[in-house]
Amino acid sequence: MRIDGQQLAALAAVVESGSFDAAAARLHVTPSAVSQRIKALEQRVGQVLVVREKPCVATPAGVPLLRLAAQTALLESEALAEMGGEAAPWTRIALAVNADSMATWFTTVLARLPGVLFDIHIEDQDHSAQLLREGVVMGAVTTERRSVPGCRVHPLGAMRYVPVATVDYVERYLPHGFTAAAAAQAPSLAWNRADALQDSLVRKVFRKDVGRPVHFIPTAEGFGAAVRAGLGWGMYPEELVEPSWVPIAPQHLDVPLYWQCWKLDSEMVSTVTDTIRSAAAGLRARR
DNA sequence: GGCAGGAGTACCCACATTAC
DNA sequence: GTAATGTGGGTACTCCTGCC
Repeated sequence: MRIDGQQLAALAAVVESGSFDAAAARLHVTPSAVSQRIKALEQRVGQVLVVREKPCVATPAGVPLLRLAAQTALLESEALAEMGGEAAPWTRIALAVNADSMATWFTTVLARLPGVLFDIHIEDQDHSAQLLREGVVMGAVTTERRSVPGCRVHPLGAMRYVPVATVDYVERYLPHGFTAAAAAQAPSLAWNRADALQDSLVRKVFRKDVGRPVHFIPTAEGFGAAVRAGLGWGMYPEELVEPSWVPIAPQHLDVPLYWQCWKLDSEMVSTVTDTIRSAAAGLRARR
């Protein structure tokens, strides 16, 4: 079965822009033409590919075609560049990165890829996998080692997290040390309800779960500000710990990171992969 | 064959009207 | 005063027809 490139582009435009009208404007055709391309593609594959709602979203059958559309667009631009044809002076690449990597080692990646316009998505691992499946991003720095279909996985090393708080916080809540009784009363921080780093540290220290009050702070800046304000203790990337903070326990956690990217014979994918692996060389070796 | 343009249809939303 | 219902306008998509 052959898939028409223009029909693929129409599918991608509809899902990315959220409506047939916006997709038509983007592709410089009428909404009627977009509707006909989508319908023809759906008839060709025998499945509904777009849920007609606000905004339009891809059906599960449409997801692999979206990824194919993104990969086709990348290969097309590389081929044009190789021919010395109408290649754009800038190449836009979309990546998903977890927030702590973005705040630390990943910044060097941005400086090592000239001629690239970045579209960075700060996402948790679940959403990163979804963006990869849909072809929204060409690669993701994630804590998930299981590969997304159609993607390769490269281990990058591990980020070390340490449990920290301010001196005032420790004097107020942990004057006799980080005991189980004190931990049950001392407020801690977490990004959100899925953030298990603090729970993991507690289990590592006490060999059991300890219920405790938790503040949910869902941004990197807010999390740091909350530690700084003495709101609670939290697991923080070792290299971002401020001099005035103190560890509340000697234990730490090493979180392995992985680079997942399209399994594609593309110079851009290879270049980005090499750059990211090089930038991640400073991470701790996985044990 | 593919596209544009017009007509038809469905849906949503805001507002007005009516009943209780 | 409040809830239910009706109405009109706007938006979005599909289908049909004619043109290139």
